[in-house]
Amino acid sequence: MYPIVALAEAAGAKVETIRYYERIGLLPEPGRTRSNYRSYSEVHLGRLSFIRRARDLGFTLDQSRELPELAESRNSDCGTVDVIGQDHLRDVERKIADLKALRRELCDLIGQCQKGAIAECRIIGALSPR
Amino acid sequence: MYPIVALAEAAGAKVETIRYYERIGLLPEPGRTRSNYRSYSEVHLGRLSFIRRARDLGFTLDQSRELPELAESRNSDCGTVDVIGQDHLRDVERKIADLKALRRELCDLIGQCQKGAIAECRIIGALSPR
DNA sequence: GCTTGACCCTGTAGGGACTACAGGGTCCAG
DNA sequence: CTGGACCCTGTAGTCCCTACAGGGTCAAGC
Repeated sequence: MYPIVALAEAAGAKVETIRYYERIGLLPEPGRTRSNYRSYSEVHLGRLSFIRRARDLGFTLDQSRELPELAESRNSDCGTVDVIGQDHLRDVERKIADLKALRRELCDLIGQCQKGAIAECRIIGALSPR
Repeated sequence: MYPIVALAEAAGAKVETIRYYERIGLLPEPGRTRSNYRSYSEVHLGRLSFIRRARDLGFTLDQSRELPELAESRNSDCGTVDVIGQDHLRDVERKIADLKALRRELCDLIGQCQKGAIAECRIIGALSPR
């Protein structure tokens, strides 16, 4: 049972963000103590961490909501889950490829810097039009 | 020389976003035709594509501005470039790791789905607190 | 038992990054 | 020479937080 600050720290979010997510129905309402303080469980921690990291990876809140629901939706038919899953998978693959290109340029830059010369800018090239 | 719609298509951005970036000084002002229409070069395309993709990867506009400047800044000393670069590198590594975990869960989900059974939800676990 | 400081609450307003009009000029194919 | 596709400059709205203001709760120490 986490109080709100503990949850915030554990999930890497701000207290205000947690309350905001609750307001828009993204996080289930937590239990309350006698004095009306929010009290969170491991389930809340898992969900909040997921959302924060998905957001950090450039997914929208709607996508962050959709991703876990995708696996939870035993009722929806497999074909739908499959199609949406493939979609997200392509998205993820693209992001990984872009990040790897960026990582390569950053490594080069740092490497050349340590040898005393500043690299010419090829960072823009790393994320160029497909 | 691209008109604004062509640039938007090539870079995967909306026309309004391009004008917004110009307004806040993120994109250099393009040339104009006699009739006052914006006219863009390859340089604009490179820069805009970079920003759009960096944004899609969860970087802020400030970071998207900083990344290329990092490599361009021959005047700033190597130590600074090195430190900032290492910082961004760690950030990028973390994102790659998170995305790989997410990819793994999506693959499993799709795989199990194709075998006819919906997987239990481990997607949230993929981006759990560190 | 009372204060003080860290924590919590519910608002509401502000900021970053777009996005969507409204109201109007340009340009060219038919 | 007109209809439709394109462009312009605003300004207002949306999404996703973030930062107060104004006030209650609680445990530790005097």
